[in-house]
Amino acid sequence: MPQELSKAYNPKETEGRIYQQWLDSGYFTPEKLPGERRKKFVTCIAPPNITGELHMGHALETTLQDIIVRMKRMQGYKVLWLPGIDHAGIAAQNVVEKELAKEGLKRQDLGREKFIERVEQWKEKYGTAILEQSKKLGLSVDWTRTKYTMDPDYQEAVKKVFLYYYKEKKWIYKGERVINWCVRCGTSISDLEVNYVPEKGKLYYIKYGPFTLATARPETKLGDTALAVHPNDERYTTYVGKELEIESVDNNVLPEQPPKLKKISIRVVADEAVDKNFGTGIIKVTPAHDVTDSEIGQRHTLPSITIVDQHGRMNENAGVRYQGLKTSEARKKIVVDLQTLGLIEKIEDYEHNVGRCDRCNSVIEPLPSKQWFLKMKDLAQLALKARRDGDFRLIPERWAGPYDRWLENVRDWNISRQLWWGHQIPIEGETDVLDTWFSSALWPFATLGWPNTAAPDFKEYYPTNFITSDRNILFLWQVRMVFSGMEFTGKAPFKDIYIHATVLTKDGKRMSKSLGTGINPIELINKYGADALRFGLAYQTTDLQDLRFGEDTILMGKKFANKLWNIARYIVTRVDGDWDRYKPFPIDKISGSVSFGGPMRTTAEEVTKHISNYRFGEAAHIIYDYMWHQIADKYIEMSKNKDTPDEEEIKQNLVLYLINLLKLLHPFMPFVTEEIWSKLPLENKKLLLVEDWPVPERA
RNA sequence: GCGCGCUUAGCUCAGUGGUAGAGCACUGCUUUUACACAGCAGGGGUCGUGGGUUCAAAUCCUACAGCGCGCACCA
Repeated sequence: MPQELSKAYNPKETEGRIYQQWLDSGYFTPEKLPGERRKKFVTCIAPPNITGELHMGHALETTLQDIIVRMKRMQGYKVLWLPGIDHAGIAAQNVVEKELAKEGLKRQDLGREKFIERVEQWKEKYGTAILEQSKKLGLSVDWTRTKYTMDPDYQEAVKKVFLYYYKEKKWIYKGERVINWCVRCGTSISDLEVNYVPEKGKLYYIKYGPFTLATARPETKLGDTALAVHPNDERYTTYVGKELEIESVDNNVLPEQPPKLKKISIRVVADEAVDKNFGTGIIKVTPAHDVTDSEIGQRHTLPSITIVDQHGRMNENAGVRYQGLKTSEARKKIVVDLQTLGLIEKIEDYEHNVGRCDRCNSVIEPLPSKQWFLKMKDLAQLALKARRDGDFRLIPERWAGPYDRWLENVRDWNISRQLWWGHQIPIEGETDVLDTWFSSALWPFATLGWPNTAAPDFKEYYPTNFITSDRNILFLWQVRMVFSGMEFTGKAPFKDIYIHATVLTKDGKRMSKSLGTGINPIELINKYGADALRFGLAYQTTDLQDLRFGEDTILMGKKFANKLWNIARYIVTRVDGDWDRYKPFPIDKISGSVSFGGPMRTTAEEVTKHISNYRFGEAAHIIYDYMWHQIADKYIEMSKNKDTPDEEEIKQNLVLYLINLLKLLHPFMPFVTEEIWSKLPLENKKLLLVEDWPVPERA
């Protein structure tokens, strides 16, 4: 006799208990799966940063991943889904610094060792919270293999990779370059970590001898070492190559004195980088404080004069008049001086983009700094070739264009950071750490035991089948995993990269905790249940780039779970025991379904196909419509008819409908399906988690 | 400047050549022992705009507009 089922499905009462059953079964660990499993299916979680709690993007991403993983497990694959967390270098350091600031402390007050202890405490707290939240979502990851990018063996892998690039390939070098410097974080950051945001400023037209030229940063005038024009600009051909003697401001006059003129001499060079049509078609070249100018400087062997230091203040090269001022203060001062001296022709309002730090939003100062770089030329070619050869697929395909373009234009990667939190650069006497993405790039193989290529996991589970993430880290992460995998293992680390939609608010805004526009997935689980959240997210998933999140759809998911629950209640009562004689029947034995359109088998095949092709929304729509409008509204209603022709056939169909529905829905709604399954009057049943999928992989 | 995505019911969105769909919201009826987290019935859209292809276009082509995103520039 079946146990009594309550009238409404109660996720709160069910979910924790069911998850514990799965854990107890050990089936999240591939070696413990029942039966013989020849085919393997492997994927890694995109390790969340230890900086905070899970957000809707994670919920979507991991739900979709779990849908695939659960289907593959039921299809008889030996499935490994490897979980973990990322130490998140600069991001983690910044959140801990913010915590310290509340106590009125800076990291320097603690010293390096104590500070790192604080970060580790933070990691314990939030790392654990993230893993607990993953359980609430129902993720079927192998907890026995949880990895952390700061695990000792992972650190070894990072070290090995660095030294290989450095010593064997000679692709890592230390050099002085103009890099993006964050004054607040006190570190260099990569091009990908700079956000350019439009800001209202001024454009200053300054007289340089016979010319007038426009600049938004007049204070950098003190570091000018040339003027540049376009080679084809006929207005200036006579000047090219000449050394001009012009009047400028005397920076050695004390600040409190009135400004004075002085003569300086400056070269005019011709360079393609100059736009003839902007301003007066002539630019000042400040090789030390602008990346483009630095490149012009190299092409024409111009001297480079650093005038801004790492604190964002003018240094001694700026002269006594300006030394010690912040760049913004120096700008005001020099503008007044130039105006007094009659060297400013006009000032216009001007909106331009200002680079800001991705992590702390401070203005970025481009300045020359000694940093470690990884040569990208050969690695970029490897990553390009891997994609073009079809070693892996990008889904949706439209990301192939941006992927290629980025690699074709990529500059050498600045991999050193002047932070305390991260992987130490493994060179004697170096105090810098590595860019956090340097270690993330190794994730698919370093988690499996590499560099020990004899490690059982590496041999058994590499390369993986797929990886999924948001579009925002395609270049930061996926691209770098591809070239790392190609270089160190000779294989693409995964067969598919699935780029899922970015979760936005209903108004199309970014979900952000600080803007107050974030939605906490755990709150939604408490309100509607994990199955409802999962089904609702899957239902809204298309291959579009954005997903405007609507809570209505989660409500729909809740109702859908409840509907399934009640379908089960009806069928259990209607058939009234003795199910085992129906269970051996295959899906095709559902005869009555034909007359109601959309037979069970076709539906199952379509759902299978769509999940396999990452068409989650499509799969969810099909199963929803079929269950609700065919099985419930039509077949079940018909089965209530007193003079039904063949009672035995009705019962058989109802049982088979339910069994197959539960299986098909399990990847989407694992808790409610497992709970119903556990209450069915069937003998010798396994957990639904490892039951057989209703139809073959390929119809 | 280059590229990508989107523009369908009040809201969020499915739908890629053949008489407009879902969820939520709304209206009316039904508490009939699976479910009121339900059932039945219903209202609501000239599918962004112009042009083209076709017997036939929301669906293909083209131009334009608006919104969003990425890359480059940002002197």
